[in-house]
Amino acid sequence: MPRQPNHDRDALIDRARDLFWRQGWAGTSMKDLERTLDMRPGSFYAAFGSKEALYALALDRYAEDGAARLATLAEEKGPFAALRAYPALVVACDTAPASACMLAKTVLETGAASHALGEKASDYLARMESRFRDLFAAAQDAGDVDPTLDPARLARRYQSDLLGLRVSAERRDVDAAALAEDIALGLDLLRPR
Amino acid sequence: MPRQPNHDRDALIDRARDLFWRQGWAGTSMKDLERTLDMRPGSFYAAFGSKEALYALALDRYAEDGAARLATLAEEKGPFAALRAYPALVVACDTAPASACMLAKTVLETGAASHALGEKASDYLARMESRFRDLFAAAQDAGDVDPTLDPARLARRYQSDLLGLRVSAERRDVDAAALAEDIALGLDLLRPR
DNA sequence: GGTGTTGTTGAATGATCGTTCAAGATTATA
DNA sequence: TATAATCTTGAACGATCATTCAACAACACC
Repeated sequence: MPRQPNHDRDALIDRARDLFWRQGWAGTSMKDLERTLDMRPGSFYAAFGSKEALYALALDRYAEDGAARLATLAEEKGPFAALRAYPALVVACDTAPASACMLAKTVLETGAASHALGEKASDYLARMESRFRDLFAAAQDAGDVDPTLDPARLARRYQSDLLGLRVSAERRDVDAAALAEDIALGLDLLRPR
Repeated sequence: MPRQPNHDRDALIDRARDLFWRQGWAGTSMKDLERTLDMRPGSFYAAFGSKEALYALALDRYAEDGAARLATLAEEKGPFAALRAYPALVVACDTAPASACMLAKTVLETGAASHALGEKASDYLARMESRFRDLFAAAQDAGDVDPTLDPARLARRYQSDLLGLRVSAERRDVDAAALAEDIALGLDLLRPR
């Protein structure tokens, strides 16, 4: 008997993710959200509960998409080639709201320990790192990476390199594509001898 | 004939830098500043003009200190050893307001192109990178780094690695010291063969 | 000790913050 | 077509935002 919502919840979360990704947590006001989502306060709070709850949904969406993109890449090219291609892929997309990782931006802005959103983002970063670890282990099994190296350690370094790349890409006067290539070239040094 | 201020301007800027560094631009309110600096609005605006002007001063202070620390390290240990020691040094200081670089946090929060503070921070990052380039060049002259490599390219990668390290250090469950060591070990691969 | 200059105070400004809620609009079922 | 359930609207809330300013306090010089 009810009236049905005249908006697509999935599309709204996508748009909110892009807005939060670009402007950050404190930098995004309810006015901004109302304009971007074309929603009035009442509908917004009925649909999402609060600004923070929607940010949490946006983080979920962001992390899901990132994990899916990595998984697809690994399926298409195999573990080592995926790790090698991922940095360039992440930086190449110029339609993205920002070059920097939304998880990293969230951790930096809210703090990984003090704020619930920061904790969530930090957890997602850890989850991504363990995906990288799995890929490095698989690359070792495939004979593409020196089997004496520690996959967890490689993943930690790789994750850090990616975060640095994506911060650098936000700067002016930095050739992010060249930097991504340098990171990929660094991976070749891990090949068994 | 005038009355003299009852505060130490240098100390105030230091405290403001620490507060902004920890809480960011939008995350720091005038109430926060009044409490931390023990100043009432009138004194604050007479002394600094605006919140943004003080943030700019804090950025200057932060960049000066960073450059001075690097210069001291280079003087004490020589260029290559300084580059090798710097990552661990940056992460080791647990009295700092945050592990992440204040310049990077500013760029991520305000945008390197859209906001005056972001532009300033981006410029300071570029200036640090050119210091790194000079150190790599000096390390080549000293025979510590393969002379066929491009110092600017090495500096770009090194700067990115540092930014990644310092973002990672903000996360929970990341051994920043071990990561810093891995970065230092990576520099050894640049030695001439 | 008065005078002039500057620093400090704290209330007040208008704007914007995130959020609430009563009233009206819409639609599937009875 | 009446009813019930849900969604949407938009005004209003108290809190906080960065900033201003008139009144007061303090100190160097005549």
